[in-house]
Amino acid sequence: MGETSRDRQREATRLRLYEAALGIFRRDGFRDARVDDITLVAGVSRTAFYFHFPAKEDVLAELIQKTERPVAEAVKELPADVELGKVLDTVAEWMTRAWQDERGLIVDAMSVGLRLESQNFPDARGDSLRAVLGQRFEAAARAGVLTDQQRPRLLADLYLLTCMASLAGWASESGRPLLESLRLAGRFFLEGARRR
Amino acid sequence: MGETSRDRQREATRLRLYEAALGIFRRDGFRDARVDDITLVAGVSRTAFYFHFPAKEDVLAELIQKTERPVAEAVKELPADVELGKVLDTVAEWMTRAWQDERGLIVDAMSVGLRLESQNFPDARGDSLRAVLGQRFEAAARAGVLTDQQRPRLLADLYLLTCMASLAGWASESGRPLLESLRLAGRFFLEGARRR
DNA sequence: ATTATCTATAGATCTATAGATAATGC
DNA sequence: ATTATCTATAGATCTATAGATAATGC
Repeated sequence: MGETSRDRQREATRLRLYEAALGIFRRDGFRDARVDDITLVAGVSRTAFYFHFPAKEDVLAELIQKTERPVAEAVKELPADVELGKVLDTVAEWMTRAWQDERGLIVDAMSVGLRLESQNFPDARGDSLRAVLGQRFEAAARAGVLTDQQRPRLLADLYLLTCMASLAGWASESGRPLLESLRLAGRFFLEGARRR
Repeated sequence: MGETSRDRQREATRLRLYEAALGIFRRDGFRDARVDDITLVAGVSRTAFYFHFPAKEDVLAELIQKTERPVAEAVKELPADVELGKVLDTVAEWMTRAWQDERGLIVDAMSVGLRLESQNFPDARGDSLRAVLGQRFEAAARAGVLTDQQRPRLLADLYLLTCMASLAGWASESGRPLLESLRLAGRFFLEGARRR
């Protein structure tokens, strides 16, 4: 096949729209952002936006996907026998890098993610964060460090949702640094909130 | 003051709009629901809807508020010295009653809740679920059953976010009964996922 | 010649606001 | 007389679709 000039053109336009959209979202907030402003910045007609993205939300969906990739990569590069706590810390660290400077978009992104991810639930691609984490949780279960009362894949999903909730909480309540919030969520997920 | 006829009229119209909106949401899905269809059912003009609700989302916000009330009531009626695990089970039980039959609306409701609740974060009213739970977590901390590494109010918030995430997960992936999913989330929140 | 990418346009839907009506409080 | 509730209307914004242009593959 090879990449044709048409392919390059399309991807270039799509990228301009994507970045213009994030810029307008940051400036006006997701809800109040106007597609007209986005296409003005990107230098294309209004309807070109809808050719590339069915709706504004899909820009956020792509942001989520793009932020997940490096997190998944970092987890994949960990040794196969690393402790699960280390895996969760790695997730916390890389999620922090991804979202640290996008505070204004987090709540909307998670809100969109909740809806769109739930539609994609059946078909988690093999290299998605969800899939990669699922494997780590299964390995941990085989090693006997996880409770055997629940399927490890379910636990992985529950953990991911916890991370999303933690991100949203951080974005709205500012308290502690994001890295700390996400580590905390991971630690409580493994160890529980009860004193022992 | 007393309730005037005008008050009754307003509340009656608002309630008709609220219920009509939920009906249309259930039929068409939140996203595709048209305000015109709502006002047609409610028998008022299109703009009357916007007089009562700034936007479609605010109907879901009211749904969340209404579903929270009985949960908060149930928790308030528990004995003051009841174990925290029992509190979380009570939350699971009453949240299940509230959402069991609204499966199609849960993801959108949680998605909206994430955004709107985060704006209301500072001013949690005294009888809100968040406030009631916060008190129970503080009591548990005083009794020494919670880790002292985090402020109990923060733990309560984390738990509530976990419940929202669990609800959204259940709505999209059907696996087990809702009650079981919510109990599970509470148990893992307290005890952790690590085998011991 | 066919297809992918993008534009122009028309119609649908939402949002802001000026105004009508009837209840309220003085 | 004033105010709260609701309606009518105009303008803004979105969405669906028909069509233009230029790249592609035969």
